[in-house]
Amino acid sequence: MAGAALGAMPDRPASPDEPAAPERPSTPVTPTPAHADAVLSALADYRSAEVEMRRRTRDSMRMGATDLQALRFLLKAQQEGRIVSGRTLADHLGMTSASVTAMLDRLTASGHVTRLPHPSDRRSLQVVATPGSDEEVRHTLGQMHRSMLSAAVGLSQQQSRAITLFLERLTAAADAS
Amino acid sequence: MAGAALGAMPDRPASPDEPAAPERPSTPVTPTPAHADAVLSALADYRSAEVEMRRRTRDSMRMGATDLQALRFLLKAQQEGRIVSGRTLADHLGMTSASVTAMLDRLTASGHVTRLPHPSDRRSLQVVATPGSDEEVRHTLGQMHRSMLSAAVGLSQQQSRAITLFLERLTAAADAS
DNA sequence: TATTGATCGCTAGAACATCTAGCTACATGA
DNA sequence: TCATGTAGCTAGATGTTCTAGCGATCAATA
Repeated sequence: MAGAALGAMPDRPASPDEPAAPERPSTPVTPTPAHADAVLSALADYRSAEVEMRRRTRDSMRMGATDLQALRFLLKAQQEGRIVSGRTLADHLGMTSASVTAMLDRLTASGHVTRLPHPSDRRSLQVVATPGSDEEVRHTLGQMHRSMLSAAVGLSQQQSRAITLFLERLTAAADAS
Repeated sequence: MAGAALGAMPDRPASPDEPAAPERPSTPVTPTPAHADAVLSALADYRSAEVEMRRRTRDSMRMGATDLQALRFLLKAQQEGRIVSGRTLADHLGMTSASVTAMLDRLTASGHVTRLPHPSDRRSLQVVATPGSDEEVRHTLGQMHRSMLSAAVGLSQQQSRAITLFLERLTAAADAS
């Protein structure tokens, strides 16, 4: 758990048998404070745990990453009383309408969603998740959500402020790239 | 800040795609403390920003998600003087050896990677990233890494302890699912 | 040493998800 | 009313991954 948590940090302990590769001058190696290293390591660990979890969920539900993402988006939208059309999904997932058509065919065949006529636009669909898929997602992900929530609830005001701020700075870093 | 970040997915601020359907409180929502909600929201925002960033990087480098992930893994391993074989990649990425072969074909064709004979096992390959790809990844991701690092360095001991602990609890939540 | 079983990367062929291009039906504003 | 734009569908192409099976090599053992 030591060392750069981020894959491409500006230091390089010259691999054993490398024939005089162009030396990397770049920045003089600033030693990363241990606490910063710990935080970034923990972040990397969390990310990979989450990726793994997602993979397990996909496997257990026998569906692809996009399909699951669509289903979760749909369920959340339904909870909030929003209507989701095919276009909404296409925009949210960054896919073309053709791909959404294919995806809805899959999800319909597997019994996770239903296509209804859109209440106000006859060109559109209203995509709804079946009760079964709601239950299925809730079952596979509910416990994790509760754990995450309880981790967050246990924080003091100060702590949550620090964490929120830190995450916002990370978000800004990602956005700026 | 809009309701629970419980979707736990990259999610968008809900385009007002529709003239809001009738209010329906569906589940009797246990009132989440505002500070917990803020933290989870910030986390969701960070995740979606990171996903977006990754997508942009893939687009700008004209490669798929897996290929980029492999390249990053490879560069990091090289920095640490580790030797990476095809099998290492297959295990790390959760792919079959056949897929790795295809991927290495792509990465070789695009000039990002070279296949060398493995120093100690003649069945194996030693996969090495070319200097050019090292430079390319460093260029596209370096600024973000520096920003993230500076955000982490700016934390107090107390803050980083709180954040690390929180992330570890999230990791445990994901692992337990 | 010779044998046996496991492991490595490769090929071939199929499955799958996504894309582009073009279509029809419908909506909207001049 | 009519022109233009939008939603979702189909058809065909592309790209990535998979399964199955192969030869070469390694490691352990009789």
